[in-house]
Formats: sequence, structure tokens, C-alpha cells
Amino acid sequence: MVLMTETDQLHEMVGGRLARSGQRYTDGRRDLVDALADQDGPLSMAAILERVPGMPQSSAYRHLTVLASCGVVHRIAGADDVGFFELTDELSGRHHHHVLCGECGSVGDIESSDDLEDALARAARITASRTGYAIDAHRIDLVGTCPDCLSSGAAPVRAG
Amino acid sequence: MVLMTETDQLHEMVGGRLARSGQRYTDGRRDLVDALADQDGPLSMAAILERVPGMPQSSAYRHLTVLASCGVVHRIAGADDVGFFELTDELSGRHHHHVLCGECGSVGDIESSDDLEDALARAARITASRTGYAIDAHRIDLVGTCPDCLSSGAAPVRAG
DNA sequence: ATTTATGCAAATCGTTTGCAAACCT
DNA sequence: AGGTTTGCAAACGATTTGCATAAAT
Repeated sequence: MVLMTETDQLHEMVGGRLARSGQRYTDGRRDLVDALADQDGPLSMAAILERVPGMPQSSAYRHLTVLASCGVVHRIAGADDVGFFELTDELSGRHHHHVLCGECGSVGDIESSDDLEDALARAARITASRTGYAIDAHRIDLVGTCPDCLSSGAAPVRAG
Repeated sequence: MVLMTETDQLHEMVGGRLARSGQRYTDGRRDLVDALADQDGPLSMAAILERVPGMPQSSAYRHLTVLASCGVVHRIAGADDVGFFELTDELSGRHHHHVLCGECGSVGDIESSDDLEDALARAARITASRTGYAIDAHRIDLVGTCPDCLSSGAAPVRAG
């Protein structure tokens, strides 16, 4: 292979992970991965179906289950617990967190910072020693109102 | 009132909030609040129904909706998106986050720290300026394996 | 009396599954 | 051929709702 694009590399990694789980990397799964990779943030099921025309919802869910089981995708819960899906940190190559809009339920990605990660690591250590949990991950969501909802006047009423 | 217990104060606050929303503080709602207050961590619907015998599930959900709308209770999503319910920070008087067990799906409370809250505040400020979101809350979950699941040998397989 | 709360059963929504046909190796 | 994946339709589990009754003000 003389030339290898980022997307090719991604597909190679995904194929590898699927193969290791004894699964095949079929067109449907590839399309799904493409849709997620083309995106900056997590996609809802509705958004996935729009971006992968002709894919039945049940197949999309099934693919996502398979891909999740080999660490390719990841489900996150939006403000109203609707599912959003995205490539895992390992595949996207960046550790990140999420911002949720409490108005429209949309979800976006945000970068993490060393500052925050360090504080989290300390919190995890403390929690482990106090509770006996073995901590191996964290999730952070900032919750607020997205620019769109802010400008469309649907500003939330804050307690006061 | 010569003597006022912590629980009395809690009920008074809840009653006030309900009243301000034009709602009544009925026995069922009181029982629910008692169940949540007796508890150190968030309760699943099943746990609530155990602790409030005779309450129909639909009523429990309805009460929780009402109580949530006036800031008395709060729903959080467990590792598998099953709902857990607890009193809000304002009523319990302590800001806290959660630990989720990825094995059994249980949820526990953990205290926050100034360290972590400061880092979060900085992250929120950065996110606001980069994304245009108005951030007004955050949620942090540490995900791992609880002591019970650890000891019952169901230790998770880590990638390696 | 009038408004709000409750119980029951039926509906809803996101998600999962059984089964038979299509696919890959 | 032999196992895997896909599509469809039906099943599911958590949560919500319509409606008629009971309770609170």
C-alpha cells in the first residue's frame, strides 16, 4: 500500500478489532463507521439513519452492539437518556468529554485538559480508597444550553 | 415547634417547594421522600417500590416527575441507563457525584472536592468560550467495579 | 364544590430478538 | 457447505398517559 489515508487506517483498525472478535467487517458496518468518523460529535440513531440511507434501524443497532463489544464505538446518554454513538477514544485518538444541551438534547464533544484529568485522577484515587471500587473510567458531561437554543430564545429559566 | 428533627426540616422544605409549584404534599409523596432520605445513595425504581410497599409503580413515577419538576429529586442514569433517583443537592445539602459499577449497574454517591470542582469550573469556562454553550451544571461519573462484584470474582477483563 | 392526586390498564419510545433469506470464505 | 450477517416483524423493558375514582382544600 503506497498511500494510506486516515480513513484507511481507521478501517484497518476497525477490521482488526472485528477480526479478533471473530466478526466480519461488512459493508454495512463500514458505512456505519464512516458515518461516525465523518462526524465531529456523537450521532443519534436518527442522525445515523439519515447518514446511512437504506440501513434498517435494527441493523444499525446490531452493528453498534457488535462494534461496541470490540471497542470501536461507544454509546453515550444524552440529556434525556436518548442514545448517541461515537467512535471510542482509542480509535479517534483523543480523550474527550461531552456538552449536553438541556433544551434540545443535542450532544457535542469537548476536549479535556490535563488540569481536569489530573483532578479526576486524584478524585478516582480517593474514591477507590474510600469505597473499594476499582475505578477504570470516568465520564464528564457539562450541561447547559447550546448556542442555537440560546439564540432561538428558548433560554432556560434559572432558579432565582 | 419546640423540637425539629432533620427529617422535619426536609419535609418542610419539600412541602414548600411543592406548594410554590401549586402541588400538595401527600402521604404518597412523603413516603417517597422518606425512602429517598433514608438512603445514602440513589435508588432504582425497584428499590423504591420495595421501600414504599403498596405504592403502584405508575404513582411512583408520577410522584418522581412532580418532585423533580420542583427540584426535590433528580434522576440519574446508571451504567446501563436504568434510572436511579435521589434527593437533589440543594435538599441533601451536599454537592456530590457518582460511582457506577459496570458489572451490576449499581450506583453510589461520592463527595466532590474543591480541587475537582475548581478544575470543572475552569473547564466550563473554556467550553463556554469555545462552543458558545451556556454551561450551568455538570455531572461526573466514575465508572468501575464495586467491591461486591470484585470479590464475587466477576472482575472485568481489561484490554491488554 | 372544585381542584389535585391516585390507581389501573393501555399506550409509547428506544432498543432487542427470532427467524428465514442473503452473504462471505 | 457452513457459519455469519441482514431484514423484517414481533417482543421487550422502562416510563408515560387516559380516564374514572378518591382525597384534599
